Amino acid sequence: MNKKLAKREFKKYIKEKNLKFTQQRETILDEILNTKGHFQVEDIVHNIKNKNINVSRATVYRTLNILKDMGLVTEVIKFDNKTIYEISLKEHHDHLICTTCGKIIEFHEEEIEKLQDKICKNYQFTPSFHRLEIFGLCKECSKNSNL
Amino acid sequence: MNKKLAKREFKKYIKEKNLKFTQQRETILDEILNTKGHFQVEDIVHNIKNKNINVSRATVYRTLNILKDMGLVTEVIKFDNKTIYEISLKEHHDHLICTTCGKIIEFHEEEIEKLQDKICKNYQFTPSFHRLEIFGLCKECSKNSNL
DNA sequence: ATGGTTGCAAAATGTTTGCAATGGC
DNA sequence: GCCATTGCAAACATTTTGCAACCAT
Repeated sequence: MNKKLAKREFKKYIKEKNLKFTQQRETILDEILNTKGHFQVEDIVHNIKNKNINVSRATVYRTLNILKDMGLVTEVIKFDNKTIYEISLKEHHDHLICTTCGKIIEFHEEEIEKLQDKICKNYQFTPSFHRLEIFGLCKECSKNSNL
Repeated sequence: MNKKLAKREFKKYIKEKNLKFTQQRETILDEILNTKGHFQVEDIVHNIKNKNINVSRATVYRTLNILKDMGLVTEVIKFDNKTIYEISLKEHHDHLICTTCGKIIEFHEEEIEKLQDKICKNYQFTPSFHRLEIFGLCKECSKNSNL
């Protein structure tokens, strides 16, 4: 999925739910689409500060809830009492998180996905989304901790 | 690992780190050991209310941090802005979480664990712990949502 | 006796909400 | 014009922290 399509999907969803396509919502979505990779609420709030339109933190949260509901944004990491989001433009993947430097490495392992499906079937569980976080030390921090 | 051993390990860790084995810490550990399955901070605080010893919420948090550091307690689920903990008495496992009724189903899939190790090796990443959460609808809630 | 620990209240975070004013459609 | 949306501040929830009194060793 690309940015244009994402925006179209958003407008479609907005219309379906009888919501409104406001300047604030557009600004927030644009900002998220321009953010490469992972982001936090503060990033969005901060980056919009320089724009000619004002968007409050509350509106960012409210818009994120819409984006989560429609599945365009996912809470991919919960770490350090923070939520890290990601826009679903790429194929699904999971994360390695370095607890020392905070680096995030993405990986995709089809075999793990398949096994998860198998497990859900076993339990007659209907999955909507999942999150696999592996915490530890990245290559560099691993080296440094051995010194 | 059983309860007795867990307690012994805790005392050992406490001694190693030059900390103190206080009544509060013992009470909290006992409470956690008696809690079957998952628990939240409020559960512990609430359950200790009836005891003859008083333990403040702050002390529960501080003790949980020690238990997390030594690996005896893990933050297994982050959902709904809440943290759900678990004591590591059983073998490692992951969770299916029903977003409607809150039911938690545990599962263990050795194959997934192996694949994770493989991935970490690939990235020269040193894992310390991981968390795999699959959110969705349990069997019962799945049925009800089809009505 | 010493130095870690506790409880308390306050503070720090992160997130949600009530309400009056505003603005899409 | 209707009704959703916004900004603001307040509320809320969770977790951390400063400090004086306390207690395990």
